[in-house]
Amino acid sequence: MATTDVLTAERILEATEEVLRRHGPAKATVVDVARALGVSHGSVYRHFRTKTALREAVTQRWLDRTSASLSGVVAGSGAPEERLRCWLAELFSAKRRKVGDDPELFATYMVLVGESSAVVDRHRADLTGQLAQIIGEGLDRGDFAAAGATPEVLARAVFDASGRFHDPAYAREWDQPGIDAEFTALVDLLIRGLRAA
Amino acid sequence: MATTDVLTAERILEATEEVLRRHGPAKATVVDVARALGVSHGSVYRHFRTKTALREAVTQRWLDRTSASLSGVVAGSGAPEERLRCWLAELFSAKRRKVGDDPELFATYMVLVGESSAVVDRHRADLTGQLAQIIGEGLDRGDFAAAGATPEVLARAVFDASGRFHDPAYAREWDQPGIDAEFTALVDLLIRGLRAA
DNA sequence: CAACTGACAAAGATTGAAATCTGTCATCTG
DNA sequence: CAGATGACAGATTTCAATCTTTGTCAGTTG
Repeated sequence: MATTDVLTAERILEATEEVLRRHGPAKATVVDVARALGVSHGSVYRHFRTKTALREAVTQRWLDRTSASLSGVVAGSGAPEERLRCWLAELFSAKRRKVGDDPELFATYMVLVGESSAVVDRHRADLTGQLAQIIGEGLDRGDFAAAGATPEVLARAVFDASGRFHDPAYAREWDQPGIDAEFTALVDLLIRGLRAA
Repeated sequence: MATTDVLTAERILEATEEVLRRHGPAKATVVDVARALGVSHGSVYRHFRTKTALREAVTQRWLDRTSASLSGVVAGSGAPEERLRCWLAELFSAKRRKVGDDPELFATYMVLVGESSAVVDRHRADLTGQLAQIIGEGLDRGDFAAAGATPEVLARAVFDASGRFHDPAYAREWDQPGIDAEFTALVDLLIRGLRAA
C-alpha cells in the first residue's frame, strides 16, 4: 500500500498533527513523529530541513484549510454585500468552532501561529485577497463606493476592523454573551461605510 | 516633609513604578519596593493586601493616565466627526509614543495588563464611554445616523474595529511602513459608516 | 544509488536542592 | 493605640547537574 510504505511529506505532516494533538506543542519532538511513522528521525530531516520548517508546514496546512473553506463564499453568486456579510460570519464561526471543538488543539495551533509570522502574513494576504475580490465586485456593480481607495486598501481595513472576531488573540472573548450582537453591530457599521452614498 | 515621612498608597505606587522600571515585572519584589521607600515590607502590606493588588493599582494608574489625556478631546468644541477622528488619532499616537519612548517599560506594562483583566475591562469601559459621548453628540446634531443602534453599541463597534491601532497585542506592527495609511483608511471607513445617509 | 539508519556533538530542557519571596502576626515604638 | 517592625511558615524561584532533543553525517540496506 503506497500510503503506508512510502515516506512522503504529506504523511509526515499527518503524523505531526497527530503527535501535536497528543503531546501538545511543547513536548512534541521530531523523534515522536518519526516513531509514529515507524522510521528514524533522520528520515524526517530528509523532508524538512529543520523542526521549525516542519512546524511551519503544519501551521500552513491548518490555516489553508480555513482559506479554502471561505473561497466558496467568494465564488458564490449572491450580491457582494450579502457575500461580504456571509464571508465575515463564516470566518468568525469557523474560528469559533475550532476553539469550541478542541480548545487544546486550538491552543497548540495558537502557539505555532505565534512562532511563524511569515506563514501568518501569507494567510492574512490570502484572506484579504478574498475580501478584495468581493469588494472589487461591489465597486464594479456600484453597490459600494470606494471614496478614493482601492479594493485592496478597503479589504485590509475591513480585515483589520473585524480582528476581534477572527484573531486568535481574542479567542477567549468568543463565548461571552452578547458577542453576536457586537459582531453584527460591527459588520453593519462596516457595510454602511462601504455602501455607495 | 509630609511627602517623604508619611507612608501613603500614592508614595508606594510611585516607588513600585520605579522598581518596575528598574527590575522589570518578573524581578520586582515587594521587598524591593519597601527598600526603595526605606520601610519594612510589612508596611507595604498595610496599604495593599497582596502583591497582586499592588500590581493592579499600578496598572490602573498607568491606564488612567491615557484615559485622562483623551478626555480633553471629548470635552473639545469641534464637530463630533472631527473630534472622533482626533480621539482615535490621539489614542493611536499616545500608545505608539509609549512603546517608542521606552519599549522595556511598555513590555512591563503589557505583562501587568495581561494579569489583571478586571482592570483592563474597566479601562475599556472608560474609553468606550468617551467614544459614546462623542458619538451621542454626533447623533443629536444629526451628523451621524444610528441605524437602530445606541451610542454605546456604536462606540463599542468603533473601539473594537480600531483595535489594531491601540491594542498592545499589535504593538510590534506600529512602526511598520504604511501603518498610517492603513489607520487613515480604517478611520475613513468607520466615519463613513457612522455618517447620516 | 537513493532512501534510510543510528551514533554523535551541541543546544536546550528538566529536575531537585538551596535560596528567595510572600503574606501573617506577635511585638515594639512614638 | 495607630502605625511600623521583623521573624517566620509556606509558596515560589533560581541554579547547576543531568538528561533529552536537534540536526549532521558516515555508513548500511534493498
